[in-house]
Amino acid sequence: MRPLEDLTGRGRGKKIGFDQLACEEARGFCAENADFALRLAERLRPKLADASLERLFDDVEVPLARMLVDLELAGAAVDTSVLGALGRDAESEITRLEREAHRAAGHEFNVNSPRQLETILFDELGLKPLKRTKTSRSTDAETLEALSEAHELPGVVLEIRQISKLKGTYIDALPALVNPKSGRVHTSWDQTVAATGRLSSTDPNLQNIPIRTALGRKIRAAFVAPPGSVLVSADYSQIELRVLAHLSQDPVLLDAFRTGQDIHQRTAMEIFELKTEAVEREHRTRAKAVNFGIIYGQGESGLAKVLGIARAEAASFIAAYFQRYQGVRRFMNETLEHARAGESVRSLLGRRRLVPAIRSGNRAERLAAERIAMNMPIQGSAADILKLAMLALREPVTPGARMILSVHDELVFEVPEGEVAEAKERIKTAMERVMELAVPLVVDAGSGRDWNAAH
DNA sequence: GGGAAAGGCTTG
DNA sequence: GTACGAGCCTTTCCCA
Repeated sequence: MRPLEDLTGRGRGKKIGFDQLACEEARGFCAENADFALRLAERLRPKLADASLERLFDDVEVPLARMLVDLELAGAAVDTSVLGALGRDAESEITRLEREAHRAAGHEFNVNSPRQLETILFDELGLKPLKRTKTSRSTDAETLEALSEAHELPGVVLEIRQISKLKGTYIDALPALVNPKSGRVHTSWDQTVAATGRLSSTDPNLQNIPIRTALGRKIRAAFVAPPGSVLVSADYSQIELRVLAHLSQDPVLLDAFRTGQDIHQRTAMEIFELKTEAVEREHRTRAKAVNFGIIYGQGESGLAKVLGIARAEAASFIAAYFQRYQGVRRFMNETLEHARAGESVRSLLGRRRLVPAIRSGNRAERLAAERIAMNMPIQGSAADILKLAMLALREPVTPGARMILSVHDELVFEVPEGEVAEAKERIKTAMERVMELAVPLVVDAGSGRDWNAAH
């Protein structure tokens, strides 16, 4: 099929809208798409049936596709004056920091160029490279962090990178994507790219709007509610670990969620053998990393790297975890055996992922496949749940409310000011009841004039 | 000048 | 050589 970009062009400034095409061109493109879709449907429908995927397709994905059209048309309101002010501040801050960087380096250079930075750090200043990329010595954030002990430059570059990343990707880019007629950004949702069943979002990607840093939160605050409305954000609490509790039926995990415990605190108690009051922040931080690692199919080296500890120490954490969470160990082993037998792994709604590399003779490839196999049922089932929640909330929860965004474990709505309390309650209840697991699903809902305030 | 690769960084 | 799933930015390199 002809890519749409062949007709519309691509890239900033040159791309035209579909509505700008000559009618004959648009007609040809649409006809070709419809023809291919029909012919594919005839061939693929029997395969769906063979794989027991017809219910997932007919009852979830197709209705969701119609709903995503509504989301795309609705769009999200962006206050470009907020971004304009942030852009001017960021501009002058970058200019100031660049002068700093040039002075620290001893001459001018392009701070955005990893190549040039590599030469300056490792050849001119004589700093020690920490790791390699495919073709060079790495200058990534982790490296610069470590090098900042030894020299002034790496820290300055880190600051510049942080600001210019946010400026380039969000502050400068978003206003250009605002539709002049609606005054809003209209992302494209894709149901067919993420292998686990998650949605993805492009042009702009609204699933990676910053939140971590102060500047990031200011950018997020540029996503606003229209006058008279507020944004309501509702997100699942620890959905992936709850899914794991359900899939594995692990008694400790089940107990933790049934009794409403802080899951990272509980894991800290289990693997470090501590009483509640003995758990310190550092214990919890490490336990949290272990919990994330479990979801990702962690290895010893991966955990050691994240926590900055010796491999042997990480190994003992993992051993302690599986000692305490034997149901999780059993579930992971069964999932691996299943995949090794040549079967696909599946989410709760039956979505499948094949992992043929699990029988690879290449160790790295095989281990990567094992991580994929262990993670897919967890991430995939969480994606199933969010999709069911979207469908459950297809009709407005209050007369003037409408859904505008979906971000993996979070749904965002525009709600008229007078309907907020009722909308929050209905959204929360609907999301929590969408599927009955062995542990409760818990949803936190917030509201505010902008996305940062609501989250 | 365009496209792809590389390096890097944002998010859940 | 190392954690799962994504998308987008700038620079660099190569080719027509």
